[in-house]
Amino acid sequence: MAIDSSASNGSKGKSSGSSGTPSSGTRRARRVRMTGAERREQLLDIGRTLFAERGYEGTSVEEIAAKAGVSKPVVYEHFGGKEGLYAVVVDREMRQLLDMVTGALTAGHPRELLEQAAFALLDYIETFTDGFRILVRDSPVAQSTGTFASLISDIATQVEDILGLEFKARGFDPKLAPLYAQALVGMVALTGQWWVDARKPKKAEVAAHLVNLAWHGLGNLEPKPRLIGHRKN
Amino acid sequence: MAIDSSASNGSKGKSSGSSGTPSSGTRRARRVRMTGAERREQLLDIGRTLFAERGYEGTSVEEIAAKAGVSKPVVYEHFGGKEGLYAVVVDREMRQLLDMVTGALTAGHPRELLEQAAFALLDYIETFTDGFRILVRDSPVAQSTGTFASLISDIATQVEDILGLEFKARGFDPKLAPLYAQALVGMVALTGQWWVDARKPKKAEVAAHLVNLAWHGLGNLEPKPRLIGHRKN
DNA sequence: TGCCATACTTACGAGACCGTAGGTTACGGT
DNA sequence: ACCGTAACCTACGGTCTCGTAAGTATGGCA
Repeated sequence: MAIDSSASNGSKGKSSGSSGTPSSGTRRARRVRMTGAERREQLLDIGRTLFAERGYEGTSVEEIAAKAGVSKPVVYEHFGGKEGLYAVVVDREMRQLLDMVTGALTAGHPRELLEQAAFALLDYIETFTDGFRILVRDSPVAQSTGTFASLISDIATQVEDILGLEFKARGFDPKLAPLYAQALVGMVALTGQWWVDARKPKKAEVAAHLVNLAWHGLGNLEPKPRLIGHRKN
Repeated sequence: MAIDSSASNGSKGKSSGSSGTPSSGTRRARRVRMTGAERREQLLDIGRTLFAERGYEGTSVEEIAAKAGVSKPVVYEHFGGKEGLYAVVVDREMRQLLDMVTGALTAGHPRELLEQAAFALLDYIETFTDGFRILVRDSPVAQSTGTFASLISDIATQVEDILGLEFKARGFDPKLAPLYAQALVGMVALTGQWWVDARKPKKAEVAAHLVNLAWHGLGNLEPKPRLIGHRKN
């Protein structure tokens, strides 16, 4: 449910309510008076969901408030406005994704590194699907960095560095690192976006095939690729 | 309100019109009385531009009309509304892209086929940048096909078939064709999206590197890849 | 128990936008 | 020169949404 830790549980033992549906307790709360922090988290959850499915402009503050069982001014009290809420949602999501991906970039061998990164991204997509959808969608205002909307491209910038070093070590032109970085990220990102809807092969299998393609290329595909590192889930 | 996309060129040889670049020089026409067809084309051009840079919801009919030097009702006369205009723009763009890509899928050898497809997509991106941006952005209403917004994914479906045949011929599981199709399209699409802003390497070079990655994989990259087919531009 | 900060509400202003009703101007044929 | 038609305009209704002002309940604590 909640993404970060701070102030997740209410102090009152009272409010029973939300234990009904497993998918996010956020559902027509019975006029419960929450702590500031609690309400804040709830609004973030709801906002994330709505932004993911309707986009920024397609979501109204009133809708968010209604779904939380409160009125608009509460949202304004906490985030100062629609953009404020959106900013927090995006920021947390970016941080989460970056944590997971960069945390996976530890292995020495490039192939294993690729493997872990791909798996990490898929893992993020699976666990934080709504967040991923938001990052893939476009931002409210045109970004400073060019006209490129989707925030995923920012991730690619991170990959550039790693790839650049590797290229230099192998004697390739490091100026090409951005290109290959974009290609790799695009490969995994769009596949992930497709996989979100049709969860046909399991996560590890998808990762294995992606690595298969990225590492061996279409010319030398392995029929049944396996991940080197052994995953649990 | 005809939504179709026929009637491309005005009959009159008179007005300067949009014959030059496809991205059109449409700019603050000085209250010239145009033919229906002319005005229609102009509105389509302007609409494409605005939709590309502000998205569907971020663009107002009034803005489109103003930029064309006319008033709103003219737009409604031609397209019946905002969605009508958007529909025509998207339809034309999809058709254009599909024409170019499927037109490039003729070669026998898979690698050459890949090469041509990648080049064709980059070619489309370069020539019809605004259209590409629209296809990558999300549609006004949630599409019927899943929750996947970007229209580019429809292109991937085309690739599935070709890849499926090839897989069967090579003894791979054809059920994996969608996955690899998504990966390939994503690779080229995101790279293209990046390349739109930073046009650093030339188109042919980008294509060559993409083919390099897709065909040989990171494990066997060629230092200086070249396209097999010889391009002029 | 009474006080007071905090959580929360109703009501409304301002502006943007879509879409339409009905009237007006220019062009081309006769 | 006339007249019809196609192109185009002003003006407005209705809806939606952001954001704010001002007032009300609630729960802990002296």
